Order: sequence, then structure tokens, then C-alpha cells
Amino acid sequence: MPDGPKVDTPSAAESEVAADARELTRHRVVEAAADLLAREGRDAVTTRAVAAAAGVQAPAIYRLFGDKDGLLEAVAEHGYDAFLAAKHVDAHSRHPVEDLRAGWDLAVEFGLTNPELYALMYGEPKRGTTSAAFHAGMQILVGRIRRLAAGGWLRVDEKLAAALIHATARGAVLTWLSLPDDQRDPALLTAMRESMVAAVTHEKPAVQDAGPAGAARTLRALLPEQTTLSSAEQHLLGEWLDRLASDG
Amino acid sequence: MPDGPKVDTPSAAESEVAADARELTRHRVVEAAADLLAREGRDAVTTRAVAAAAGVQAPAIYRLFGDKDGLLEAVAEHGYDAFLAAKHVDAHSRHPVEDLRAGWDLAVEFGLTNPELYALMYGEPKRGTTSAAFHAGMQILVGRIRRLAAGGWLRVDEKLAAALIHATARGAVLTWLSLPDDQRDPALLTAMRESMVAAVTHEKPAVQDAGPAGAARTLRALLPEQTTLSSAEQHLLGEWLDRLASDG
DNA sequence: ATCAGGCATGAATCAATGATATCGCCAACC
DNA sequence: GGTTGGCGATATCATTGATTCATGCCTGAT
Repeated sequence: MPDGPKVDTPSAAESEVAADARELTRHRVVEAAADLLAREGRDAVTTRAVAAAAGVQAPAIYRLFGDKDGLLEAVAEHGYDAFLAAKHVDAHSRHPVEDLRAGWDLAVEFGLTNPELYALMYGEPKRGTTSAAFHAGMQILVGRIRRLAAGGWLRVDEKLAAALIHATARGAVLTWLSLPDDQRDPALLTAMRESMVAAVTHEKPAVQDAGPAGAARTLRALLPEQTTLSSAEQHLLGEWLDRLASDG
Repeated sequence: MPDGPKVDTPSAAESEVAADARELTRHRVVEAAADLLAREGRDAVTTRAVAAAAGVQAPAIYRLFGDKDGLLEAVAEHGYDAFLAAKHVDAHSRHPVEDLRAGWDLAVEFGLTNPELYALMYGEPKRGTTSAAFHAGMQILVGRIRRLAAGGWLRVDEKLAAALIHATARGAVLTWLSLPDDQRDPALLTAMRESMVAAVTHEKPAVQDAGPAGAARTLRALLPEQTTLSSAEQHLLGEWLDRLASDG
């Protein structure tokens, strides 16, 4: 059973130049594989073809990535990073809902720009759970969702919002890529996006006043309507909300 | 170059019993492959394993289906037909929009019930264009869309509606299957469905009144900023807010 | 400066798999 | 009854993922 790619262990006496060389060949192999994938499709990405394109021997791939799946994983991560680096995302926009749209568009654009890579990452369901690139992509959205929530725009749970954003983007991209060129209607993408925005956000923020105090005031007023907390919990919650409301 | 599966040609002199026998073995092979796929996953579906399970020789598969892709295509079509036959869809319901919901639910249920098969059919984008099962699945929705259009419920183009329905279902299923069991929230499916309904039809969405959930979500996101409560109080408050936020 | 050890290199190699070739038999058609 | 065509069966080829093994180099210690 292979231990996976060798990594620097604290006890290992490994020179830095060797580690650098290793990182260099690793990068070369990943780029060769990514190029092969984008240029000739997934079936062209064989260990032999990658090794030949990168100028290394076949066993080197297994030393570097453990197995072919490890290589593909590295390719996915590299492709995603490269795309994000090229787009230099501007973190803040005027409106959090606009940020949401921009984030969704970005995810979709990644799929449309790198169809083979996207199919690799999000085609087979099983890969989703373990992929590092999967979480990396989600993480970008989490920050925007948090700001939506802070502004009182979020219509649903944060986790549900993340799932909705991802699912709509995934369906939009895969469906788009499935369609022949002459049937690809850009309206599909905008419709999916706006549908997602409507599902995830309110038209008006649920809280008028900004900051924790404002949110606490709003929740305090609506507290009698809730049915999930016990009366004791509700009572204590009410006191805390009063303190928070008077804090600002 | 294989001509694909042999079919009855008008000029061919082929006895009916031979054709029946052919159909029988064909069916047996398809079922063996489908069983293998559902039971042991896609990687277990090798030509040898299928041939052994069906009690035929490996070359028989190629005589019947042309190549492995033809076999998988047949498996997809068979699986879809079998699912629809088992559900005996009632064609007409009281309301065309309800029909739309039912059709979407059906498509999603198919995916959740046959994850491996669904990944086979809708995982890789390229397969979508040529697959017969792909069009068969779409065709069922087209009828319902037509009735929506006849009733004046359709908000968008019929083709766009079909694409939207398919894309939302595809994203919902693949995302659902990607999530580990403990993170699968049924609300994702209903939210995706209602989002689709809102995008496709004129039915006005049930305006869920704000309620405490929205304010709870807002306060939850802003909780780290508050300075009034102790960390223990904040922790417990966070848990309550999570419960309130996911209530709506 | 010398030497021991580990690690990468390079070739060969294994096992699994998709896909065919070939041969013979049996049944159906003329 | 002869012939043709399809099917069963065995063997086989080519590709590909993955591994083994011996060799040699380079690092780091003595």
C-alpha cells in the first residue's frame, strides 16, 4: 500500500535544494497534465503521455502524487488557483448581493473556460466530498454569504445558501456544456443566476439598523413568534437581546 | 470499424425466434450490467464482469452493443424506462404547475435512487448531447411545459424552460450526491425546486413573512462583533440562533 | 577526504481491461 | 440438401495504471 506522495518529515534530512527540485518537477508534471487535459481531453491524460510531456519517467508520477487520482487532484487545484489568480477578484463591492452575483458568475465562468477540468472536478459526484479544490471553491463563497447574512439579506441558512449557490452553478455549467453550440442560450445562465439570487436573498434586508444592536432589536421584537425554543430559553434569550440592543 | 449493434434490416433474412433470442440475451446483458453498476459501482462494470454475470462471452457484448459505450447507453435507457414504468406517472393533475413540480421531483428522485446510473448519464457533459436517455428524460418534461404554456403560466421560452428545469434538477442531484450523508439537507431539494418554479412560471411565490429566522441569521453573522456578552453566553446564544435561523 | 545511506532514475514488467481474430457449429433459407 | 450467416468459445492484441528492481548519484556524516 503506497503512503501517498512523500512529504517533508521533520526528522528527514532533506536538503532544501532537493525539495525545491522536487517542487519544480512536480509543477512541471502538473502543468503538462493540465495542458494535455485542456488540449486533448480527459482520455488523453494517461500516465505515459503525462510523463513523456513532462520529461519524466512513469514511476516519478507515483512518487510525486501517489497515484493517478492524486495527479488529477493536483491538476484540479492548480487549475483553480491559476484561474483565480488570473482574475484577481476584487474582494469588496458596493453591494453584497452584487458580490453574490459576481461570485456566481466567477464560478460559472471557470466552468465554461475549463470544461474538461470542470467535468473532472464536478462531474462525478463522489469526487466532490474529498476534493481540496471543491472546498477551496466553496470557501470563496462562504465569505460573501457571511456578509450577506450580516446585512440581513440572507433568506435561508448559511449552509443552505452555499449549497444552493453551488448547485445552481453546477447545474448551469454542466447543462451548458452538454448542449451543442447552436443551442446554448446565454439566457440560461442569467436566468439561473437570478433564480439563485431570488432563492438566497431577500429583496429588502430583514434588519433595518446595522450592527449587532440593530439585529438584536429586530429579533427581540419578533421573538414571540418563534416556536423552536423552550420558554425558559426564550426568556433568557430575551434578556441577552435587551443587553445587546442597548449596547449600541 | 463496427457498424454498431446489428438490427433487423428489411432485406435481412432473420428468423423471428432468432431475433427474439437475441433480444432476450440483450436484455439479460443489460440487466446484468445495470445490477453490477448499482451494486458495485461504475468501476466494477467491466466487459468481462458483465459477460460473466450475464452468462455470455465477452465478444457477445460487442456483437450486441458495438462497444462498451453502447452497452452503457443501453443500460441508461433501460434504467430510465424501468424507473418510469415502476412509478406509473399519472399524466394529468389538477394544476399544470403542480405537474411541473411533480415532474421535477420525479427527475430528482430518479437521480437519488440510481446514483451510479445518474452519474453515468449526467456526470460527463459530453454524453448529454448524444444520449438517447437524455432526450427521453427531456421529452417527458416537454409535454408538461407545453401545457404550462397553453395555460399561460410560462414566464420564459419553452426551450429555456426545459433547460432551466433540467439544469436545476441536475445541479440539485449532483450536489446532493456529492454531500456526505450528514450534510444532506432536504431543504436543498425543495428550495431548488421552488426556485425553478419561480423562474419558469408566473406563479407568485408564497411570500414567507420575515419571521424571527431572518433576524436570527443576521445577528448570528454579527455575533463576533458584539462585546456585551461573555464568551460562554455568546456561545450558547450562537447555538440558539442557529436553531432559530434554520427554523424558517 | 572518504564513506555509508537514502533517493531518484531508467528499464523492464505485471495485471486488468477494452476490443478482435479465428474457428467451428447450428439453424434457417433457397 | 447445400449454403450462408450468426453465435458460442478460445485465444490474443494493445493500451494503461501501477509496480519492481538494480544502478548510480548526491547528500550528509565521520
